[in-house]
Amino acid sequence: MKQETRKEEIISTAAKLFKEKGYSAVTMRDLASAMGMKAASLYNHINSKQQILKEIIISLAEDFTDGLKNIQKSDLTNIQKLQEVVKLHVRITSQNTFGMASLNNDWMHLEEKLDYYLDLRANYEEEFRNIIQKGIENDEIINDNVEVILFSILSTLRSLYLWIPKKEDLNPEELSQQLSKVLINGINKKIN
Amino acid sequence: MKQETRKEEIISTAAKLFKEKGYSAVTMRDLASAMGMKAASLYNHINSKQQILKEIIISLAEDFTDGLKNIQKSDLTNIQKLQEVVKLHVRITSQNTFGMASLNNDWMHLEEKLDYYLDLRANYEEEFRNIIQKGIENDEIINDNVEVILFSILSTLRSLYLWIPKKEDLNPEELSQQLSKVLINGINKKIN
DNA sequence: CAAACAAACTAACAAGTGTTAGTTAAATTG
DNA sequence: CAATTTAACTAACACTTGTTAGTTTGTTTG
Repeated sequence: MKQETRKEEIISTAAKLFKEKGYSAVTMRDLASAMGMKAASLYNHINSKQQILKEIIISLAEDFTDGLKNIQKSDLTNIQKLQEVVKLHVRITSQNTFGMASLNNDWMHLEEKLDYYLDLRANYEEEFRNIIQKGIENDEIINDNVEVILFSILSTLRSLYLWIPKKEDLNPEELSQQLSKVLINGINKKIN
Repeated sequence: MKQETRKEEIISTAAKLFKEKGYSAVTMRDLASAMGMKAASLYNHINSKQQILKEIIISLAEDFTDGLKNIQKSDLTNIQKLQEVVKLHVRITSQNTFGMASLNNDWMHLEEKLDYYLDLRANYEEEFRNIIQKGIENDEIINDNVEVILFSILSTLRSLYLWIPKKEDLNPEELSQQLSKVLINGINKKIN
């Protein structure tokens, strides 16, 4: 019953094009052509090119914020929280790999919503850092450099949009589990 | 004695702008303005906007290819080779974080050199995969999914350009070591 | 010093940009 | 069925784009 409106079609088509060439390199005529219409007709459904980008990015950013907030509310161990964060990224990214490309690469073109986005992002990183920090204090996580840990996990999760489309044989569940294993336990066979 | 030519100045200024806004969003007038000259004057030193991008990306891509080839020639263990790859990324990225942004985000605008770049890239990933594969066969690396291991390490290394500029207190040596530790040994305190 | 060069400039172009106005035709609704 | 709405269209706009041509000026070189 849930049917994509014309506006939603335009936005998801735009996301696909934005992933291929980046926001700035995609013209309204490119987008119209991909939709099988003329550029001017797009404006029956959307207000501006800018707005399309905003709708793609902000809703995704809020999904992450909400997801992490829920994980924080739980009483899982910090390692378990990290596993849930991995699942969160895999789930959101699997559902919208195109949009995630814009989130990662085109956020700087958000203009009016830029500050809001940057707030969400800074907040997300802070919450993430907090899980790691608590994990160290609680003797669950090795006392390595927190920033290095944060960076390496987050970089991997943020790159999922590039990789998930190429490995569709792995379902989200399986992928989350294997990713968690590699990220948390490492790959070294020797026990030092 | 080694002095930047005007052309090199233009290219490194361009790289800086490309990192901030992406290749497509940077105009020749933006670049000229950042150089303190008029757009037309740029053409006394460079042939086209395209060529600037090409020079930024291709030389970096070749640095990686050469670096990995040298590591492969050595008779290190596979874990040690991975550590050397980490060093390679940290070194090249530290020297040119701006250029690395273009390499990661603007390669699709390479046009004539696109195929060459994609070859280098595919080759690099294949060599990288090979180290992991051999490491597993040789009982140095846990027999997890090779693709998951490859992806998580490479994602982290490819994102270094975003992170190194923000943490200039860590010198390259130290950073490489800590990164290797986290990527290879994981972060889990419990020995399962 | 004359000649050559390097590196800036102004002016201009053809093509492409996002967007608006006004129109038309088909589908939906009272 | 008349009235409204939806969703496409053509034409055009003001502006920006990368780039070229031709010129000027200061510096280097034979």
